Amino acid sequence: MKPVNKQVYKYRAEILKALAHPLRLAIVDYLGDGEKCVCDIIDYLGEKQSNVSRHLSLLRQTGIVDTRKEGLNVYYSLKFPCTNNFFSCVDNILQRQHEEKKAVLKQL
Amino acid sequence: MKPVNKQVYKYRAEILKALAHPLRLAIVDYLGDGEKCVCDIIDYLGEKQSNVSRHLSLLRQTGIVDTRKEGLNVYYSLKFPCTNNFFSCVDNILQRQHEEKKAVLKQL
DNA sequence: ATATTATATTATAATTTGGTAATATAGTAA
DNA sequence: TTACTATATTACCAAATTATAATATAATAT
Repeated sequence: MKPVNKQVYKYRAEILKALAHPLRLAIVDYLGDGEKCVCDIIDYLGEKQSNVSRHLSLLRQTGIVDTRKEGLNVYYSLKFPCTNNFFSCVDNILQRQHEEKKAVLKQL
Repeated sequence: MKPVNKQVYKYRAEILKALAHPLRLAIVDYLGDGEKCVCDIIDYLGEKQSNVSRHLSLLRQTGIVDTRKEGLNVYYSLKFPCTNNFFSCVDNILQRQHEEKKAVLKQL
């Protein structure tokens, strides 16, 4: 494997790692609805403020979301361009997983 | 957030976590070329056998790859349906990241 | 100025993940 | 049978990730 490729995989892995957490996926999905302030996101997730804030900052660092400050509030929005395609791909794997499990059970 | 959604995000996160590693991304990319035996993959990656084997088994467990045994060799192949769309989405974010960094530097 | 509110950051402890060496398994060959 | 080869699994330690509590910051209001 070429060193250049190695580097590309490393970069891609960073993006995927940033998405690979239930709360962060929930945030991304929630923001699909449009810009939200942190307080909304905290309410929606029902998680501790510091926890949500840390996940948000990771998403921002990675360039998946954008922020805008207005008074005391900070508004987060998606910069992630292709949520639908992306997740339908993931869900496709999930469906297969499920079908395989069903097939195994059928054999009993 | 509904508990059902929570579960979906957890499942999705598991798939993404399985992909979110440089070596595993390299494997997925390499398999895009067609079925390969473990020995080929080890050579390609230049990593320890046990390490490669562990990454492969994770990919299999998650349903991202499939295996077929032939004599002493085990052949791995992609079950992942939409590599191109998927990664172009990730690369899109990487490009934006890069452009933003460039823009920041320009301001000096 | 002080108080209040929304959000971010830091420190910490628990858990998970990653790499390696050693060992196990399973197929083939002699 | 024994030996050999390809791959998988296990046990171990180091490093990264996570959630929480505590603290800090920054904008507004009094």
